[in-house]
Amino acid sequence: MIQEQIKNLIKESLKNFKIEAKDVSLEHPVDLSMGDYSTNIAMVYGKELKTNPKELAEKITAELNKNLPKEISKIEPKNGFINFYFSKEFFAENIRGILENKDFAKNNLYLGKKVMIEYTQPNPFKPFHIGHLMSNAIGESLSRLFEKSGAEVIRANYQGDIGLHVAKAIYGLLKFGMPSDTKTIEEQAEYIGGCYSRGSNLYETDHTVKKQIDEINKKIYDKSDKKINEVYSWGRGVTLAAFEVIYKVLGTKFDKYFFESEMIEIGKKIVKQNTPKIFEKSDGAIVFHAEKYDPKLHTRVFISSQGLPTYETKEIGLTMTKFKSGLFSKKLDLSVVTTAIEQAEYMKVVQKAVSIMYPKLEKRMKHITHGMMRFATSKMSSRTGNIITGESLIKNSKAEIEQKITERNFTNEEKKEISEIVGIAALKYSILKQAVGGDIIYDFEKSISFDGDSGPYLQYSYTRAKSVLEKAKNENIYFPVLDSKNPKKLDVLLPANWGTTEVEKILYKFPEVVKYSTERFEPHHIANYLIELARAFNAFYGNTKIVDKDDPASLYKIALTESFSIVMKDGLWLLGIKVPEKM
RNA sequence: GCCCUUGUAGCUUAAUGGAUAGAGUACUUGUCUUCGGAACAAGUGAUGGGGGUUCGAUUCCCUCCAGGGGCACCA
Repeated sequence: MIQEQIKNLIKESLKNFKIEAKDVSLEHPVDLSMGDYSTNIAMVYGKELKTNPKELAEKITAELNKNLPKEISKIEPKNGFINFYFSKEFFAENIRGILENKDFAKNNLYLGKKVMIEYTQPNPFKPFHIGHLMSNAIGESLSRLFEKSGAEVIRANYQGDIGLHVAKAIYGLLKFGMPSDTKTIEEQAEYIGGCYSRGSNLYETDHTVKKQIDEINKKIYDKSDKKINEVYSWGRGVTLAAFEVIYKVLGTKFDKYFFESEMIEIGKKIVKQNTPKIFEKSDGAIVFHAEKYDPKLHTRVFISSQGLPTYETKEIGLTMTKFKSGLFSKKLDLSVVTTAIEQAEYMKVVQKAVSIMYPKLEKRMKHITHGMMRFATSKMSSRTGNIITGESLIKNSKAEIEQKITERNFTNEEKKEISEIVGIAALKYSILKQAVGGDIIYDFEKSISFDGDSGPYLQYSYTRAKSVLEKAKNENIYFPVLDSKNPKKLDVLLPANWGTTEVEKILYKFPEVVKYSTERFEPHHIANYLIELARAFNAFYGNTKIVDKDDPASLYKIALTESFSIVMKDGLWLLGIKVPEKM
């Protein structure tokens, strides 16, 4: 890699000043005019050498200049920094690399590792809301980042098919009646969600109802009531089927589904085996005093005084199932779980318990929390029915796009496809462009954006590039590397007086950004990168004519355009966003 | 009360301890005989308050203020 090469150069030159640097910092200046890489080495060692950093920077630069590799055209000291400028040949070489190896962003960060990403996690009998959309967008993007880094990825989904929420929904169904079977799966699921929130309200306000629901809850666990069993399996089936419809639209396909109901026995077994060594009896319940191991944690109940396992116990069951059950031929190297922020503290306690029982697993569990979707004025809660369902948001987003392309000359089939691809892009991008963890304020008007910093903007840039390439092909000046029969070396084509564009300066960074994003579990760096890239391309597009038979530089510009389209498509893929060929 | 977490332009937000804090939106003003205006170019505007560490702090530490989450049988 070129970074290592530059770092070594710097280390070598430092030896002239009797400095043995273990590691030197090398970063991209924010402003492209300050070079492609810069180092702060003069400021770091200025004090040690009792020299003014600016003077030292000049001296080091003089040393470096004695032996300049061909990739670097210029080295310049400025404000104590030393800036490195790549030569246009370096960029041309990079463009060729992209065209020849379309998967040039892949890395081997997790080569040969087995990684499970658990995400989305909606609960049967409850609506699929925007929070699940968030989790899905983040989890899918992480899955793809890990795939890009050589991991074998297992997409998993843990769904709560048992517990009080189910009892509330079933109470509602029994009380208010079953939906007509002439309705679609989605409509039936929506109805069930409504029953849940009505049942939930009554649970809070009506003592008699509360008793009835608690009774139903017990019967769900012990499967003693035939009618309830029927409603249960029907409702579970309907809501799960409705979720599948959404997953398909979102472009997610899970490899493994886990259900809470399956985690009860194994969880209980493990908790009991470790009582009283780790878990302790207290007021009839079995609890874990996490604060004994870490003062920042707190006590949580794992098995209630009624003998019922809580969510904590089921989570232990799930973790053990993942790591120890022999479910997979190769053991899991890493388990990533995404949930909303509310689960952060409780998950720390569960992971602490697991780490004590199985110390080796401690570093193999990673919990990522996303913020909550909230309204500007109040909290979103499926308990009160105060939510936006994922489905309605998708529908609205698609409808907006359809409106927008209504005058275009597309067939109905094309319109449908484009509005889906672009609508989903708008949603996913608005989630993924910001750092994972923060809340998202839901504003109906602004939640989906089509211009500026948006998914459709990226897609639009891509289709523009494709359209240019189409034209180049029609005019028979298509870039020869793409005709595999006659691959010419690109540096031959580099125009004599070529002024390097921003597009080139951004393109070569893509693999670094992908790696960085993966290391930190943060897809938003990809989103930011793509916006920067698209902006540079659109500016380039705006002030130069790319396809021009009379311009000797045209071939190189076309190559540049093709590279852009490859990287944009690949980057959007990492975000879980498809590209339309036209829009 | 204790623990965790977050405060950046009017709004939504970015910034591996680095250079003039970067975008979008909104507002103001420009660009089209060129390959697709969901575009391009320019302008106005921000680090909650106060200390500290550092050559250098949005970033690390302390404190205050303001949100959010969690703290025993919900998930």
